[in-house]
Amino acid sequence: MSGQKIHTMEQFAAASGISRPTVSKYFNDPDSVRPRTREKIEEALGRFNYTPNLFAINQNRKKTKNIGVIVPYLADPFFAEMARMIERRCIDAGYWPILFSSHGQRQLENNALDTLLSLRPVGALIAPLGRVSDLEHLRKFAKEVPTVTFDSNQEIGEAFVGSDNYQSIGLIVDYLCRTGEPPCFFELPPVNPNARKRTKAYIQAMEALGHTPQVIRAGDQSWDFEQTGLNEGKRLIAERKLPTNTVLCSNDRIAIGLLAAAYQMGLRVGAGTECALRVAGHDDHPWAQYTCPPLTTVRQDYVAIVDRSIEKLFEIIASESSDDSREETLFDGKLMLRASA
Amino acid sequence: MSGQKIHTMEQFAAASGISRPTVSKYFNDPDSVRPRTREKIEEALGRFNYTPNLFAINQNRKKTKNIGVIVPYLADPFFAEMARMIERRCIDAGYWPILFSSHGQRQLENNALDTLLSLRPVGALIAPLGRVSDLEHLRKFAKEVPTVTFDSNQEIGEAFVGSDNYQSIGLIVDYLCRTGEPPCFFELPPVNPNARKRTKAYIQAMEALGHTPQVIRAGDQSWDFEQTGLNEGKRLIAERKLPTNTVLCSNDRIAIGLLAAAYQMGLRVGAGTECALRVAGHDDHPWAQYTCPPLTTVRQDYVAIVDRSIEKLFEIIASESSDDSREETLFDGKLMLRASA
DNA sequence: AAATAAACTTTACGCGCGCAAAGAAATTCA
DNA sequence: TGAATTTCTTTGCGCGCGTAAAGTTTATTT
Repeated sequence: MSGQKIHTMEQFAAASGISRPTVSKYFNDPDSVRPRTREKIEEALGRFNYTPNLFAINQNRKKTKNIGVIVPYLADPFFAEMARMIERRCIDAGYWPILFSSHGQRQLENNALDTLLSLRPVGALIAPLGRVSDLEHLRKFAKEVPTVTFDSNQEIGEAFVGSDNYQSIGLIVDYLCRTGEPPCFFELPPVNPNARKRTKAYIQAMEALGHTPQVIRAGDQSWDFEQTGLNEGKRLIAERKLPTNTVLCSNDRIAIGLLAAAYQMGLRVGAGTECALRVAGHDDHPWAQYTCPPLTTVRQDYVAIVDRSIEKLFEIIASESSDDSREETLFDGKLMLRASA
Repeated sequence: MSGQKIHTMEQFAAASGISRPTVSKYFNDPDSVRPRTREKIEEALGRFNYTPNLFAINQNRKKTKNIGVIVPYLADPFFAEMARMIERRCIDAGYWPILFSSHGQRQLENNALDTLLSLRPVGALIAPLGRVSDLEHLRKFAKEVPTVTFDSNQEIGEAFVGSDNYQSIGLIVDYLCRTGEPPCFFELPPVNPNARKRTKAYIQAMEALGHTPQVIRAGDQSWDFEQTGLNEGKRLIAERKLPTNTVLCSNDRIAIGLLAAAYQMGLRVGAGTECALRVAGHDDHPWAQYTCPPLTTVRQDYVAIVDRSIEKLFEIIASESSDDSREETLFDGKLMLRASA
């Protein structure tokens, strides 16, 4: 690398013997310049390590290449994994994903929206917090930038992509009823619409099969689901308040807590007759396969959800038309039979 | 909100009846303007929802407010949690954190570094991938922007903050030897320097106590540690190749896999005499408390690590002096006694 | 070989804001 | 009340790049 520092495209253009507009063209699409020109630029790129200033770029572009991504809770591997896939897709498509986590807090979700707004993104992919979301704030945001929501449907933005909770819950309720005692339902703290929908779906599925639904409510509103599952689970087991020997948990993280509770209380969990309890979850969390016993659950097709979300967002960005038709896409879940139920 | 759209500070200044430079001053520090002026601006802010263009801001500032944050693997709740704390601290200090995950891949780490560079950050907080890191690339980056590394020490940047593996491993080896059979060591795939250091620390600690160290090597180089723990664990148990009835795992995620393996193979894990195996981990992973049985481990003081990293970075940014003295800070681990050992 | 097309260079403007200087207005102090 | 101080306004430059227009060179076609 040569001595003097290259800081602007002007300097770099001079150093490479190419005019600035052409260099600019190169950075926007290396294939858009003649091979020999490209060579010369890339040769210079080897000598000096120059990177165009992203702020100057984005200030001048008609449209930025930014795509905002907001997830409710990044410490949840489920969202971390989705975020990873989204980032990949965006980068591959030439966009620049900017990731925010609301960390379960309304204030942080609002902050993320504001910061995002000041980055003038061409689009946004948002999994809203849900119940604690500031819907007014979200709506205001979605009015300014094309938005696709996923995971949690708040009727915001131009499209929603998620799972069909009625189908997936129906699937596992059906399985559990077929193979043993009908399940009670360990409800998620109602932090988002999915929680409510799953409860409803459970009740509906049970009634359709002629069973009496029994819902266990967890009091608090924390996103620390494992803790809820563990504490509540221990209490229920100790007080013998579990209404049935089969528990369907509103999501896997609660199930992870409940499995720990059962273990600590000496209750054997599994499908076999020698077991005292059956536990099932929902989502197929990355760690569902490492629980003891491995967790039977319904897999959310998050690959499809991510793909469809991105696809839809790109469509909207390309069309530029903000027709008011809101599209909702729901994907089916898939039974993941393991040892816990 | 009024009709016409406000897009520039000029327009907003006109609408609020204040001059643009003063409005600019307000946005940089609301307290720097007279109370009555502030009122007028905030009143206008209520009528129009104007946000200064972040790109224009950062292009013109002598120094941006950006702080780059790169973690090796965001889907690991350990790093997700640290990232969350770092973000918080940065925002509170008036900086704008930009988070990247290398997702375990050299290419992505390099991409993150390049993108970061083009954002002209005033500083960076980096947990390098480790073995697969492109050290040359990292060094180049650190030459241009003040960098503090954490978690994995690659002798890059102006400071490193991490855990004292010799102390922490010594602590748990000592505990395990005192309370039962001396442990063998389930080595992490050597993805980063911590992995190697911990192995060395284990050997050293065992020898100091007069025991023969026995290291189990896991073949692959994946970041999917639980899978490694599970697969390798099952194989070792099936082939009766576990050299001792006590296994110290290089980190908790491996231990989680090993616990699952033991469970699936019908091996009872715990400290009691009725148990066939003792398993201990390292890190105090957020989920270590939900394993079956709950995992005995050494807690990394990641609050201290984050605090010190941030503090150090702010110092460097403030001083602007790039004295070549590299500072390394190591924090002690703390024994977390649970049921698994 | 000439004619057409593609890629290039030169020139010039504008993006939205930070920032600096000089003077005017408002506030504080003696 | 006047002087000193603070805060404001006006004016104007510059950041680093995208982008457009017009003219020039190079590559491709017939």
